[in-house]
Amino acid sequence: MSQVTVTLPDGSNRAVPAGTAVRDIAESISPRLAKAALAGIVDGRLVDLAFVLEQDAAVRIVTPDHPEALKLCRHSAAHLLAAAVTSLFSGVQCGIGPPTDEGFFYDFVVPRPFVPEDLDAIEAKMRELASEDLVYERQMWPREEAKAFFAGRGEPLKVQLIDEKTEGQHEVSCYTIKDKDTFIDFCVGPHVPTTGKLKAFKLLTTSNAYWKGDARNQPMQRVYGTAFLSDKELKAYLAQVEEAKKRDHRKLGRELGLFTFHQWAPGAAFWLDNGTTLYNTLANYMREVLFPAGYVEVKTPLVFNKDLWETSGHWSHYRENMFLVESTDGEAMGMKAMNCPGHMLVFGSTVRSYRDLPLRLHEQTPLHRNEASGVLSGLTRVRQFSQDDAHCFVTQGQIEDEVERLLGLVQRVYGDFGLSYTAKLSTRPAEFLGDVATWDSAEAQLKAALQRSGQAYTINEGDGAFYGPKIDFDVTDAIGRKWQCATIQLDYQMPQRFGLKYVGADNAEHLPIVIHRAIYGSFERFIAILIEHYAGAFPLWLAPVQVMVLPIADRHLAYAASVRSQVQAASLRVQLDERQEKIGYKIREAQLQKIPYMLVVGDREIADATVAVRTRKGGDQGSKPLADFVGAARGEVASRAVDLVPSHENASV
RNA sequence: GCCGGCGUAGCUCAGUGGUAGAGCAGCUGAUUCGUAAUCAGCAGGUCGUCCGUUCAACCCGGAUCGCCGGCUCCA
Repeated sequence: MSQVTVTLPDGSNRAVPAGTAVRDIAESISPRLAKAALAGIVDGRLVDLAFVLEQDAAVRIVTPDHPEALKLCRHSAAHLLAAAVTSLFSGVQCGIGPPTDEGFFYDFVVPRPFVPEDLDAIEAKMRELASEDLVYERQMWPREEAKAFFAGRGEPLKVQLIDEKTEGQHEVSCYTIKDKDTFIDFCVGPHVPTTGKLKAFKLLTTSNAYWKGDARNQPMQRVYGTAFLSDKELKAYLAQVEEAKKRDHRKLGRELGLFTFHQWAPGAAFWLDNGTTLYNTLANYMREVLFPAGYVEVKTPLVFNKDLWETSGHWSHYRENMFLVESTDGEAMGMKAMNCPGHMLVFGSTVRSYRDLPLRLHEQTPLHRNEASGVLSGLTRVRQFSQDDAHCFVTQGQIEDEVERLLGLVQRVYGDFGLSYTAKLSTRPAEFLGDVATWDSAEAQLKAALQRSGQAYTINEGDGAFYGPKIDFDVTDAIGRKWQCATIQLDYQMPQRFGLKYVGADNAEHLPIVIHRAIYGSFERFIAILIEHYAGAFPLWLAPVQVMVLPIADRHLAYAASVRSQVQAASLRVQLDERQEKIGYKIREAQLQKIPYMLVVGDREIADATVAVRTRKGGDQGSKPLADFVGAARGEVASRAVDLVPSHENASV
């Protein structure tokens, strides 16, 4: 029998007979390794433990601590799910069942939609199959035979998949889970060796999906689940989900009196007093950032004649997302869904010189988008919102500098909120307007700006808008979730559509380029992110109520009122709790409202002209002169100190 | 928009084919208190809305609105 040489990760070689399985290599290294083994990597390719070595190869054994292991186990869990579903229900067709970032799902065509009780039954069946430690076996089927098999079993979707994915192949790869009813699925694998390796999994939810994600196709039922390599990790994940629930901005928004919704204004928030304070604080902060950076603020109309939207191109491409209204003359009007067309008119309202550029127009007025009812969700997806929008009109040669300035702004703003972020550059898509040379130049300038500012970025090839390349930013919140917020988009088309021009140094007319840019994205969505990021415990500079004065008894009211006035005079947002309640009760309420500072005042404080400072985070800090407190608090506001609630702490109480 | 689930007091939730409850919040009174809930009393809902079945509907059926989870889309 011929021998093959196996090279292990430590560089050592060993000769084994050709036909040796990866599993046997693991066994020969150590029984413990064999027991932990989930798969192998042969010459860089992930394979089953049953994979047979026919030639010299570099072999690595994949154990649970390998980066590929998680995906592998989730993929196998998806198969286990499909096996359970086909065993429990008749007339089921399987679609696809991939691993995802958070777990896995599998789509099925079923006679009736799943209900929550079905999930329990399916999960129980999965546990049963897992406990039987059934083998995942890879089988190579002749292609036509496989197609005939799936066709005969009433699974046309699988036949379609085989047709699309294995054109020109003679054999296709299938996996079985041999139960009393053998489950067979078309799949390239690899998989864990047996179902017994899957211990830490949980089904989460069912939902509707469509074959290939296209609503014109057959509706299917999707079952979501998650799986981990250890119970500990699964528990940690579920705890993380719980933590996210506690931080849910919809819940905190109500509890903290920030905003509310009413069914008569779906997708439009009512900002309550506390929320309005927060909103305004963010709006003014943005002005504070943008004005020194050379921006001017404008306000443009909310309703425009259809001609505006026809000129911008939105009438033909975006009309179904706009709220349309009619004037008394029967004139068709549309509520603005974005500011750019209005800003084009501002630019064109007077003669512009190259000396005026860059011209940076900032606007915070509300926008309306008639979003599909099913997509509305809290503050993250609404029909009325405002952006921290701006359009920078620049010359072709100013792009790089302007983008570099923008990158600096993004860094500064996210830094002030304690948010980390990543950037991605999206380049020319397959369908684009304009000429390639202009695109290349624009992309080169964006890259140069990114490099000059030291901003790390990834490239999304071909993901740019049809009118220009862009840089998008994802922020990561305190519990690790990513949100797309800021964007910087180059646009050559809009200025052209509006016939914009500026007079150059050469006394000739030139076309300006516009940079659409936003840092928050929208106030609504950004506030939602901040609420969840801070778990409702806003840093002092953002807290709607910064200080609560708590008198111990009625006789302390006058002193408390004087404390309040002095704190108020220092431009801090302060309230006085003058209810006839015990101090513990008032403290509890202020604590639940996540108010950063409580000032307790009683006989001792009156005698010493002090306040007893209590922080929401650290409890009683002892007494100090009011002026000392005010000075420190003002300093904390000015520095915009960030005070994050760690994700492992109970965020709600 | 599509699929599924849900809609009972301000909030969190019980509940039954014979016109509804609890806790918290609210109000009133008493209590004047030192760092996360003082006590007592009172009040509060045409059970999302409309239509139907029924002697009788919060409960059954249909429609509609909204919310939630997904799909698609997106700031």
